[in-house]
Amino acid sequence: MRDASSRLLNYAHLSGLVASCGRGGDLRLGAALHATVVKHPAHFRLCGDHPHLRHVLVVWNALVYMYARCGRRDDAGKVFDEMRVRDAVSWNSLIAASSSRGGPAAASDALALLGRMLRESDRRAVACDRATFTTVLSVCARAWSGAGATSLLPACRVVHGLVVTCGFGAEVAIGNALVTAYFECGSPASAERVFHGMGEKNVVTWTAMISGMARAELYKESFMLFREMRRMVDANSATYSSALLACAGSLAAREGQQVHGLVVKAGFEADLHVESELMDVYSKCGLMDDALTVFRSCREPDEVFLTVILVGFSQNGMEEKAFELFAEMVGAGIDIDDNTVSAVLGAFGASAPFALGKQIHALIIKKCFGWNTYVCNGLVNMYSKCGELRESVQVFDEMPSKNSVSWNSIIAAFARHGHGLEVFRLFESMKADGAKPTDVTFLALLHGCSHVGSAKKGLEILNSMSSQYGILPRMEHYACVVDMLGRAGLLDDAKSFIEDGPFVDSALLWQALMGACSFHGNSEVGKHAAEKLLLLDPNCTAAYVLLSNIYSSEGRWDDKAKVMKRMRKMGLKKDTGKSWIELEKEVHSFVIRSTSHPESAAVDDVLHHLSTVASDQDPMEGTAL
DNA sequence: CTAGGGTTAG
Repeated sequence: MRDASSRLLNYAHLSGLVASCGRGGDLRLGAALHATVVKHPAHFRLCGDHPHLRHVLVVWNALVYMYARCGRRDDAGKVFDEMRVRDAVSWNSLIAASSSRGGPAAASDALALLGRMLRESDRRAVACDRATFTTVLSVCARAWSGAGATSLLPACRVVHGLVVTCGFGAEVAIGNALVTAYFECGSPASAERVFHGMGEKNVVTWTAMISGMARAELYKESFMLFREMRRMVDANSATYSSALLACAGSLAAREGQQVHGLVVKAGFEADLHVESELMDVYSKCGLMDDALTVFRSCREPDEVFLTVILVGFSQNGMEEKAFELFAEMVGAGIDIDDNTVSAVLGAFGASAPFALGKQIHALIIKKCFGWNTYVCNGLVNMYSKCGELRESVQVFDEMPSKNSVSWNSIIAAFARHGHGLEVFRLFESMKADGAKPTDVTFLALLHGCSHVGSAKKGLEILNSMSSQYGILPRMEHYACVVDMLGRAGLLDDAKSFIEDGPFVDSALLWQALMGACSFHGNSEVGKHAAEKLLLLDPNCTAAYVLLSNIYSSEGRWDDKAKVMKRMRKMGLKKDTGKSWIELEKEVHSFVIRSTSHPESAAVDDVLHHLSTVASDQDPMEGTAL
């Protein structure tokens, strides 16, 4: 052990270690190994006369790769610049590092490097290989981030041209990368053209097409490709996952079940990707029993899988289940991430367990998820739904970056709490902040108008939607307007708004009007609305109930009985209204005239006692305060 | 080179 080098790992060990730091994202260890290289320049000099030049080059390439994988474009570039000898792997690793630039900048960086590589290859004989092109294309594909998607299309076309020029036009892997990149850049047509031009296609090719079409919401195409593919090559779990993505997107329950059958037959039912996608299909289609069967059959759920079922619960009216499962997961120490937290926050609404909400917020702070916009938006909503407007505002003010949903959420929060004027101030701030109003923004604004009773302002808003903001109002917006007119007591105006409008299916609107009529006790318009609604939707329980209420208030008991009979004939039952209160982390719910609560006798005693006290002279007498 | 998840209105 005379010199330092004999204590060192050998070249092969070192490059392997550096590369694995890259794969694992261990920048600390990777940089420490880099320091070792720097400290022993004699051993790592990249010169033609070095006895182990090949091995030394591999070490340097590994360093570039390591920095690239750790998201350090600049450090990768510095290492690369110091290298006197380079090969295709050096270039490819540096190109891969461009993706950390993010957005369109990543693509232009990768293109610039590719250009440099092509120019220098004439002199130094470093030729591009197939990895060069798949790397550039995957950078272009990943650089996509919503808005900049179309601007990357030219970059893809340039690379496509170079692929052909450089003689890689027949490579399957490169064709696959082109297909993927074109889909990501928002051009399914170009992807399809590449696909049809490919002489050789493998599972990856087909899967890229199936998932690309599904993501582009071209579900028919996706299904057709899946069917066609099964005659050509064997599907793998990625293929099934992609086919299920199309089922989930198009709410195709039957197709989902069929693919489920194929999944079982092919033996992929224990694949987490497939299982998560299956649950997603079932819960989006409202088949929670089937989703739960998949859920229970899963042996090793991960955080994605759990996020899917949480969303399924909250979108199918099983919010309590979502809270329960989330608490169980956290209690069991299962890994959760920011997506899981956003999902559970989305369950707040129908019920709003404030104590749990605060605990989740604490967890978010502990886990450092506060940088995530989805998470913060979820908190804003959670607090406002729990009745804590101030907390909601505080989260909103302190969140690191806001998007349209953030603004929609805070506007809705103020609308929900009846602060109509604040709603419009926030709308102005939203625009000043550069956030684009969306259709939901206008729902929240109209909701705000209802609360201040400003029907005029509301109608202005409705008109400005399409004329100023280019957003077409949906039925929900019109329903909001009817609700607004109705709340303001302008029931006849609301009625003519519906009847004069060009609405194809106005059920939602009559329902809104009906609600307003029962609030104002206007039986005239109310009856009209209910009858209109029953014509459009004979299964609408609420319409029968309203009619029957109107008849009883008028003492027309025969008519009331007729309505109730009509309702029963349709096989309908009135929903029971419940009230609930949360005590000591437990939700107690009560139904009128029901003794279903285990302690209803004790509750009755206390109520009886309180009403006795209330009728006494001094209302405070006898209370233990 | 291909596959899974999150927030907003009612």
